Amino acid sequence: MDSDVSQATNQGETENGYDFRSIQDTWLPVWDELRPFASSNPDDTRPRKYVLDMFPYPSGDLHMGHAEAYALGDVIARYWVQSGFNVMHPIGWDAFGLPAENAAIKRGLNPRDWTYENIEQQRASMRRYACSFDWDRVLRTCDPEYYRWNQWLFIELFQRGLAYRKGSWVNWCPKDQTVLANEQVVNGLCERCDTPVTKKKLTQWYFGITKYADRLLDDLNQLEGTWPAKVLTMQRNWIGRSVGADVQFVIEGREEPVTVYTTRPDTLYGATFMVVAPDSDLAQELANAGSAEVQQQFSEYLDVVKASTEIERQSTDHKKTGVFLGAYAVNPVNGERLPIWAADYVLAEYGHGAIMAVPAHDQRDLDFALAFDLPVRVVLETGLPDPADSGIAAAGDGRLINSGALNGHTKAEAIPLVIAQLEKDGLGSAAKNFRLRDWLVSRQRYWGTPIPIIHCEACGEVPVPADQLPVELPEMSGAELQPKGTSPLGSVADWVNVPCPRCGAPAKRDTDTMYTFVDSSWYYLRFVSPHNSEAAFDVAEAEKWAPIDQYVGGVTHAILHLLYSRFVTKVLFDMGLVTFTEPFSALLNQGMVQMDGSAMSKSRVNLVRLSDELDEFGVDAIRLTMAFAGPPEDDIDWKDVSPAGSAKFLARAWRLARDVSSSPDVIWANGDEKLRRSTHRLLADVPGLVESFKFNVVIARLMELVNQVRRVIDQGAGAADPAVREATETVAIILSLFAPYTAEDMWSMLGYEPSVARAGLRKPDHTLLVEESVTCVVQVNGKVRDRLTVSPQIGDDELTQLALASAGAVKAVGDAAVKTVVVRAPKLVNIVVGV
RNA sequence: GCCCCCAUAGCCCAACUGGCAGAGGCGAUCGACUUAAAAUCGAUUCAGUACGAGUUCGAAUCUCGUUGGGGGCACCA
Repeated sequence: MDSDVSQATNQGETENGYDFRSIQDTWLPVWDELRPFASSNPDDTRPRKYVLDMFPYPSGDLHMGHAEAYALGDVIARYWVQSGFNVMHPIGWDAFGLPAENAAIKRGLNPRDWTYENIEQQRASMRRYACSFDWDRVLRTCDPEYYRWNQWLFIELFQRGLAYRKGSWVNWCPKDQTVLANEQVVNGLCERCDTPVTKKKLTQWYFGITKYADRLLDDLNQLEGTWPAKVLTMQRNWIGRSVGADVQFVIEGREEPVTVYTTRPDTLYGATFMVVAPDSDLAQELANAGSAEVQQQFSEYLDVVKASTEIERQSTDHKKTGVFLGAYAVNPVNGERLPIWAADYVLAEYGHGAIMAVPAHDQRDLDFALAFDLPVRVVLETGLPDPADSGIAAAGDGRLINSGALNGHTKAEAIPLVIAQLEKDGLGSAAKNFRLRDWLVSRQRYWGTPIPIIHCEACGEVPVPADQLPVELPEMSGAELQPKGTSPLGSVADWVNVPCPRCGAPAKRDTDTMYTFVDSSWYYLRFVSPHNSEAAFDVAEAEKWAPIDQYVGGVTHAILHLLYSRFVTKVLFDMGLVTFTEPFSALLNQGMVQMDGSAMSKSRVNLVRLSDELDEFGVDAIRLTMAFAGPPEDDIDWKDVSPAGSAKFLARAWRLARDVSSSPDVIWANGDEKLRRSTHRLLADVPGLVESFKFNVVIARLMELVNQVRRVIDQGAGAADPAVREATETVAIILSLFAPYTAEDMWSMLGYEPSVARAGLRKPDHTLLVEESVTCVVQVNGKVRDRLTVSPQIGDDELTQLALASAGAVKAVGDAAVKTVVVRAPKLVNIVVGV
């Protein structure tokens, strides 16, 4: 026997037996033929699952980050297929956007050429990477068949008052020559190119996402437990709801009172001045009404404010600046005159762009008051030192003083009392505010969805009629696309000039294009009926598939994309087109792939090239490495993992199938009981492990089983043992989640038809899971002193007797008195003795 | 400044949510096979869970504090 085994082993040694290249070449065309992941068969009776990976931007070939994301998403999709579901796992391309346009300018091309070339390359790479995508459902957002429905969505929002134009100060990237959404400004820098962002007053299109702020916040509770807690927190922070009161202040010499928002109406008696945002209309108006000197000072100040960058403005140690506007407000509760200042620490876009300043109890107001020598009045006895002396605002709680009828109340008591009084007097009301701003969706660039609005002098903003959609992009390329601050589309006269759809008079198309996050805000719905030419999506198909059972993607989109999709979904719900209010029932964030601690993202230099790794180790080894590296949400440092080790394991697993297939198919043994037990224990554990995303543990367990099978083949029953075959088949099926090529080849060697992807996870035999004996730990005062082998059904009393009599326990207890015995049958007994 | 998460062997990571700290991998060392090397196979090595208290019969796990690392928000009234 020895000689036989070693000979067989020797044979495999020559070329290691396992050749990933030939395995890949064998099975890829077979799968292309077989289409094991097609999901559109109307006769399919399997229950449905919708698994979606965030679609890629086609910037060149796939990189390590894609490889990780798609390997992990694939584990989930393949798992549900193996569990008997009809899984929709589609893929598409987020194909509009600036990189294509910049590349086109450089090379004198139309962005389309660059984009479709990259898509083709990525598509080929994904196929080779064995992603279990349904290739019948592919979409590209730059196809007119897709963006037509972007335009439809825009018009629907427009007609509901949720898409509107307004002029305001917007973030502007001087390098990209386009506006930026609030969300695209990171620490005062353009998220894309790190250029300091400036402000510009422009008329732009917005989506009214703030109208949905409450629902966007409250519905996050539905996602508790199925979304990463981190993402929920980020969304909540971003929406930033605060509650307080609106209070009306009469302005001397002005008809209309000014409303301010405060979270601390209890400190109303402590207001000693008022501040308005310098870039607000109110500030301008009050300054204009002032003396020539006031006007002069204000105008100079406004220039300084406008010139400052977001970084300067946002920095924490930014010194308080401002000018007195020469005007006074009247405190509604005590009639005091409050001087009105303009200062840039008050934001025009938040609340009402004006505040009541309570320097004693608000640090920002205190800093300002001390800088400009304004009075500080304490109205809450907090026991803290006088803010005017200490320079630290008294933030704590206490009893109100200097506050008329409110004296003696605590902060919590006073707030509702003040609000009630204000409401009674018609001077204010309870109010809430959000950090979230409306979503700026227009961009002054070419490669995006044209905004389907025609501007007519007589009729105003007129939506393009449905039968004229899509409004297609005109042909433009190279230098024509050079950013110049206004949309390149404006220079195409015969595209811009059209008759007004309503009155027929000469009119002009809107020349801006939509921000690409509009495209991705609803793409998940397009997948349910990607070829539908009648509607954005088929409502019945959406009902069947959506919402998404499992969404997989990077935490980089934790705010933007997810918030926008959630918003659009709620709008579609209100329109009656979908029956759910949250698009992504569960979310998995995979980490990033790094090299020596530095990120390998799209914009950075790729320190490790995916194609090199695939050539060296094969698709399966790379996929396995990604899944085995650790919990999916952790970052992977490529220097810490071993694709060579993965390849070694795959070869080991593969050789099991080879050994089994080359053994005479004679049943001469009853099967190794221990091996069967291990096999079925794994089968029992896999669903729980996969569903809690412990892919690394599944792989560790597979390795364990493979090692055990190897031992049984070499040292025990041999390769013909039915338990060995059973274990090897189980390995092939579970391995197919991670290493589809190797698994398919094993499956074939074991005598089955492809595809192993549809073989189905086997049900564990529960009779094999019952242990005939277990080890019971005997502790004395919490320290392990002995071990007993007992029946799992053993009773407490019997176990206690056995434990007390065990040699280790007797020795440890000595002649001390036993106080109590804690029994957790059948695993543990703890004997507590007196000291 | 405020809020959240994390810390287990030389390294990456497990530990049935309070019950024997080790499943798996990498690395290292030794051995088998080989003329030799690679590959393969086998074996061995290694921490008492960042630190300090507390709760408990019992703590990696729960509580509090400290240190270190990561993340979010940040002049949002």
